[in-house]
Amino acid sequence: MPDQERKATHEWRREKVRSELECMRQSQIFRRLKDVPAQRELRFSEIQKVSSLLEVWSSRLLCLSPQHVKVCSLPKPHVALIDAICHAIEWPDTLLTEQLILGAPAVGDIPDSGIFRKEDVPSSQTLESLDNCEWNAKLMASIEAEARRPDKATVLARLWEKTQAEVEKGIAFPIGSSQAMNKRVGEGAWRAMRTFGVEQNGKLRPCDNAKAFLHNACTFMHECLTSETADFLLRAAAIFAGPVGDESKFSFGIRTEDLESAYRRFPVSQPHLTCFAQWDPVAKRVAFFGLHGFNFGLVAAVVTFNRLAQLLNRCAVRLIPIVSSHYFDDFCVAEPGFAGKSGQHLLCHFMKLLGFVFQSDLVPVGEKRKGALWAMRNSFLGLSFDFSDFSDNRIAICKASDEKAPQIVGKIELILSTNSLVMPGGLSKLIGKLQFVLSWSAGRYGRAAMQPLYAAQSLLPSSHLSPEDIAALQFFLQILSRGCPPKVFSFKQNSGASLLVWSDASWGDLGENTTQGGLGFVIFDAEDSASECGRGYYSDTLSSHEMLEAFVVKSQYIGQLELLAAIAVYYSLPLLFR
DNA sequence: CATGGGTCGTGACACTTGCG
DNA sequence: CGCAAGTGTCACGACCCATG
Repeated sequence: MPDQERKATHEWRREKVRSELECMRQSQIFRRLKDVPAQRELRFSEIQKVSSLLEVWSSRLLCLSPQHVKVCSLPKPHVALIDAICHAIEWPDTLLTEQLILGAPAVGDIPDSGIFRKEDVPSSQTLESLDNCEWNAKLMASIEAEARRPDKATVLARLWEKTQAEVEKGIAFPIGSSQAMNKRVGEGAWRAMRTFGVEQNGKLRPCDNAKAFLHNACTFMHECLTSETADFLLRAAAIFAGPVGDESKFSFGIRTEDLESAYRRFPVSQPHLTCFAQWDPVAKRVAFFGLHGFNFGLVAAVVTFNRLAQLLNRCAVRLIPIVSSHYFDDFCVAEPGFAGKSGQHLLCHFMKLLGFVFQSDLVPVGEKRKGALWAMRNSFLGLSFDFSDFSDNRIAICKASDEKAPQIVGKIELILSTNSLVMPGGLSKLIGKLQFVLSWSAGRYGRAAMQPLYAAQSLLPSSHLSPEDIAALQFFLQILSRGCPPKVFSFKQNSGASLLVWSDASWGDLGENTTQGGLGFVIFDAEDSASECGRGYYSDTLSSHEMLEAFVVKSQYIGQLELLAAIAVYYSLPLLFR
């Protein structure tokens, strides 16, 4: 047998064995994944057994809670189970269980939980240095002053309504006047905040002003929040697409769950510092309220709540196990069709076991839930994801929610019709919206056309549109009138032949009053079909004078030439990049 | 009110280059 | 060698987005 032929045969066999092994591995993984729902049910029933054994301990531990925590109407956390899980998974946040029983600090030194990035944000004030009586008098005066303003009447009425709803739910409790506060905790021993409203998507969200009343200035944080990003869904899809391979068909879907009144769920240890005051439009006086949990507006609330959410999510991921993540109180399960339903289902029941009930209806194990369990199209963090072509083609489509497009189109039309960039909300608002809709979700689509808008921002107050402004705005108008531009992600394993590219430029003086720019690039194609060890491409050239004349006039051209060299790669070998 | 992420422009500073 | 101009890097602040 000639040498060449023998080599080829050997190569063919090796290839064959490799692909057989791959097939076997994939089918194994696939079969094991299909077993997931049954295995999960098994593990969950074990957790349930442990849970009921520990119930007696939880009620004993919760007897130790201070009064303000005891009277809260939210379901009580199963602290003994939580503690057992923390030990089992070696959770670093060792204070968590204790704080769920006794309350966590809302102001002052907030100990490092070890969950988030370590970073000190020192306090600028101390609680001891503040005269609470003086500040509470100020608080009364400012609320009374606001109540005299007729333009504030509707907001104050809406805020009052919101607080009443919280009182009815049993997560805030009325205290009454400032005299009642003094009687309750002692004069000068409490420090309240003033409630104000923030308009958010047409809804009014009550916040307590922890900045103005120095609660936040007195807070020392030792860690910095790290939260989930929208690409979680894509990473989750990739986890399954990789080992399962391109051939097996399986669908992929998402379901989100909300934990209601998030911050209020974590009890505080200093209820005398978390009370808030607002105008009572019915009785026409200042009214004080107490809280079991955290206020919106406290620095400490963010990290403290997220510590809890982080544990709830991570223990479900590790013990059941499921693929899920969370953004504050928004939990998101992202799994294949053959496993996703059980993941979703068990997350709800696991949370209920731990004492945290999701907003959606909860139905006993084994029974069918109302509505869609799990969907191939869903949104997370303001972006919509479509996995409906995942099974056939391993594709996911991501874009900003389509409701956003008409809103931006309207703004652009207004600018074009008035020929003016000066408008209500400002140009920066339009730029911000465009940035979100084009950059983050659509992979920096139309980035170049944003330049005139950035330039116009610092050019104000100019009331006329330049030809570039008009061209850019018309471009965005055309794009967005068809909805927000989508970005397509492919999860195919064997389509990712990669190329290595280097490009560079030079700029120098040749003497005799002439300067010259040079461009060059090298490309390496590791998976070139015709050669065994890959193929390299090389090119270099001097830039033409016509090209240099087209550049922006500067004393050095290196920056522009480097950019040109990068572009030249694509124009020189377009077929290679297909 | 708070957290995180992003973009841009600004100013301070360091380094490189051209010139005398 | 010093000076001036250009360029790059970094921190910062403004604004936007998401969320509570």
